[in-house]
Amino acid sequence: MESPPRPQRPAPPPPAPRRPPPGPPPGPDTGEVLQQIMAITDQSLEEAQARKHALNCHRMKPALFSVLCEIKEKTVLGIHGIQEEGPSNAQLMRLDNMLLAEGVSRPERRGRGGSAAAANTATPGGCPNDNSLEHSDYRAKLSQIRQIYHSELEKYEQACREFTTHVTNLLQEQSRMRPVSPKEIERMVGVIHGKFNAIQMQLKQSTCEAVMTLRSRFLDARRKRRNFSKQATEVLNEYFYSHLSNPYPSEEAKEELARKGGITVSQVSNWFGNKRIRYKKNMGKFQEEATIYTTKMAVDTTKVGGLRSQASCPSTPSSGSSDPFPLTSAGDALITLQTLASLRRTPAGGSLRSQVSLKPRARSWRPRIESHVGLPSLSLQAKSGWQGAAPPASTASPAGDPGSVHSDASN
DNA sequence: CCCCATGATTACCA
DNA sequence: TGGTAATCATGGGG
Repeated sequence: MESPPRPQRPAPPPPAPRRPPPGPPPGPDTGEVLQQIMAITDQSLEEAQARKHALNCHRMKPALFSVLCEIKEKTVLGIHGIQEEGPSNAQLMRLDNMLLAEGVSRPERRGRGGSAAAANTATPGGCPNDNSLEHSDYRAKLSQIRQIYHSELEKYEQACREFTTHVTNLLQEQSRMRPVSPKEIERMVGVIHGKFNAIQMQLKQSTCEAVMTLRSRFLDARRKRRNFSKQATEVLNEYFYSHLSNPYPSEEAKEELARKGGITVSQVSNWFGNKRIRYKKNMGKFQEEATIYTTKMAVDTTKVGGLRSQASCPSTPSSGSSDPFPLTSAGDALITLQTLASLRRTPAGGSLRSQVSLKPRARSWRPRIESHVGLPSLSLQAKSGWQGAAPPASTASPAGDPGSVHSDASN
């Protein structure tokens, strides 16, 4: 808008170089002024600039200007107080906080903290690949959102800057013709920023919504139950049945199980929680499984020659605090098998009960037999101690020859 | 499509 | 805080 300085007085001076004669009514003829105004549009840029300059140099200008200033002083009092941006501040803060929390506000951090990601997100299924796939998908989408957000934000900021500069220049230019206080410019800039902030807020809001949608979709996906991998189930079951007397893995043991199974510690905890309760509720159902695993453990241990197995049984530290009476896997397997066998011989299992009850437990791990199993004697026994955990004898023999199993174990 | 197995969640407890 | 018990909700086999 600003054109280069013009040569002095190229155009005729403005009207009213002379004081109007006292005769005519005060003030110039309105029609004439209007016509002049209308004529402005017909003027070339040079003419307009020249006129402006002429006005600026007019001898009455300072006086007029001061009058305008005076009027402005009075009127401006009524204007200020128009302050925007009241309740939206809290909302803006909320949005900012959320964007920060979601990592959208941050520039872009490559290389996630693997440990944190693994520990905090209870991952679905036993397949780690699955997990990382979903995770990377999520991160990719989040990154996309972040990019869009930042580019839009940058655009808005750029536009805001340009517009502010433009308006400031305009006002400064105008300040030569009419009183424009710096405060007023400041206020105008504030208004502009306010408007752009409103736009930014919308951007933030929609970004938040996008993140929330993505997040919920991702979480929903995580909520979907996936069966653990065979490996995971194997590892967990091996531990469970080899520690039947006290199936409460220590924190360390849980970690190791989680590592071996490719699942998280919380999943291990969930699994043991479910397993204990379900085993306790309906041992008959798990009889076969128990036999399989105990046999496996017994055989494994026999092969290793009584040493604590390395791979098949996560090393429950003997010094572990939450497992004060750790048994070797052989021990537990043996007990389970003996229990199985003796229960077949003597359903009351009195001697065994006393034997096993010597082992204190953190909690009363007393599996009971559901009524539908239909073995009153056993359920009575189950109430008194852990021996009841042995599968009911009447539920037919498990796969394989029980006798050989027993002999295997007892050897 | 039904049903069962199973991982996850929740409320409650000691 | 970790465990139990109940429950939800999905996966997957028939």
